Amino acid sequence: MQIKPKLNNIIQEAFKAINITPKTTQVSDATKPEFGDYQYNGAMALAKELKTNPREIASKLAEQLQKNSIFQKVEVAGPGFINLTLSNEFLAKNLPNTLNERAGVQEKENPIRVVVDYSSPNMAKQMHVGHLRSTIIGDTLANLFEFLGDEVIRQNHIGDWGTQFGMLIAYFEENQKDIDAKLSDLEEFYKAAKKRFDESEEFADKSREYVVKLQSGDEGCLKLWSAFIEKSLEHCQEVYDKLGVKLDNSCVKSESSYNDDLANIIADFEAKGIAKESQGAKCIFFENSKNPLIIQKADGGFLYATTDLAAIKYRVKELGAKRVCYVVDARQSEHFRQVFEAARKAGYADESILLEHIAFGMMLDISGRPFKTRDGGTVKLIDLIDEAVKRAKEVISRANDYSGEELEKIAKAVGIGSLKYADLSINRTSDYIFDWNKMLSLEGNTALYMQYAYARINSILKKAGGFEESEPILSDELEHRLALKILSLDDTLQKASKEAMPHYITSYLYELATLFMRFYENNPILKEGVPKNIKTSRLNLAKATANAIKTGLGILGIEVLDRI
RNA sequence: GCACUCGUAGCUCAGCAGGAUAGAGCAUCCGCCUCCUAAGCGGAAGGUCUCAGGUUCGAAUCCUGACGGGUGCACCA
Repeated sequence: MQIKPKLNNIIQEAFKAINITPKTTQVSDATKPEFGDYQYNGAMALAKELKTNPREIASKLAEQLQKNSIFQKVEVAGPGFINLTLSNEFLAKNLPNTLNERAGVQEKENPIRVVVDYSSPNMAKQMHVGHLRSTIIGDTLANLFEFLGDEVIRQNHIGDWGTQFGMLIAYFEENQKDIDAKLSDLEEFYKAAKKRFDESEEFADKSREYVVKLQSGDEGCLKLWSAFIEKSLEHCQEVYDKLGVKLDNSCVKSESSYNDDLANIIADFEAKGIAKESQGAKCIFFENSKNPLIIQKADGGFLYATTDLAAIKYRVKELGAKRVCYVVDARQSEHFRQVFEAARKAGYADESILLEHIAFGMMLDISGRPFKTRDGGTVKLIDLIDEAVKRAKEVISRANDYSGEELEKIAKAVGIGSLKYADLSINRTSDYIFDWNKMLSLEGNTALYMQYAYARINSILKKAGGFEESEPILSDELEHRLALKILSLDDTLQKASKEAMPHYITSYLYELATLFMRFYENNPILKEGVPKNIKTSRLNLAKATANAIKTGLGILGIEVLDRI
């Protein structure tokens, strides 16, 4: 359930009762536990506007709020803060609702269609660390939107139409062999082709010729090209499967698929008077930026921007998307600002359509430089994933003895989970420093902490052997706070969805798990001497916590384990 | 040069539609397993929120400027 909107309504009603119409009635989380659960700070600003005493307004408002049984305590503090504490009855009454598959999270009444564009690998090369953030953040957002009820279309905008394909075809022609053998290591093949391209002018010319041939539909070229793509997609799929990312061939919507519409786009922009010719190229100029967006080169070739415009048109008009999220690194901010503005000008997306660049920072090594291999090359994503699992295996076997099969399973969940969590727990807009030790440390705010909390709860529930689902008895502050936290999952997910910020979810989960651990230390569940009703109550709290953790981690694409 | 973005504890990061004594984790120090998983819990210490102005009853948060880092800047994607 969503608590904050409910509180906002209650405050609005209370204002009505005292004949004041405030601009906003947003409650916020209490800054400290002593202040209660939530606080409303609007009285100060309001007093200024109405030229009265803030404490007076706050007192009057508090008086009204007190009448509502949702609150255990309403307190006016300092210059006019209103501190709100929810009643245990309210929390207890709602807690059983979280014992279902959705952990008590409401499904949207008015779902919209959302396109999430993420991962977007280049088909000529293997995926590298640069693709990690887009893939993970995008998948999480898609999961999140979907969970909240939106109709999500995951799109993998693969780069399959660039000039690099001419190079690959040319190189293949030179070294004609069995295509499978040649492409078994695509990276090597690409490097070899690139080397030839840089060394030989003749080869470079030939490559360019092949691009033209390819793009004009030469059958032989197309056949080779699709073989490259197919092979390349197999590599990508291997990565997605290992990561547990929900992308597959049905999500692929390639650059080349927009090819037939590109000429129309140019014509349309020209007809609408939005595009102008400048130095031979077709450009769109903007008032607040000196750089134009080039949509057609002087030689007639189309560009990235052209494809992006066609993609917007397709996503809005054909797919009916109301929100389109581009999970692409922050360096392309200006590009997307321009593309979005151009799309608006052309009427491809009206103001009601949300076009969002979900920008993220770079992945850096411990010394703050771009993440590279020891010899300075790019780190292949598949290697990074395997390394994470390998290291997780070492770390967990140090702490415990596992059978071979169990070790594999746990290492995979912990390794992949940690890799994802390390990324998702940081505000996506900033660059982040990737540190193996920090990521796989067994302490603190890591995936393992949540997985551990979940496994512990699971162990208790298993030992208890079943219990009656009922309203818990919230007997102390810890239980009160735990119950409140469990019930705030919905508010957290709403906020994370609205702002497309996965790290709100990780913060929530960490707070939840921490509260549980404290509860667990202080409030015995199965130990001797615990009265039956208390035991049942605590089992309910434990189960609800496990549910919230599982749901939250599920959205992040992180597996839970029954036992660690 | 222009634009965007960032600067918070020794390190890595939260907090930023203004609100009370600025929060975590790691690292450091001190405690807690005859007791539901110690991969845990409790505690200590650690900050003039880069600097200087401004707006405000109130600024880490908003505005201006400086300094410092990163990124992007016409026919790559």
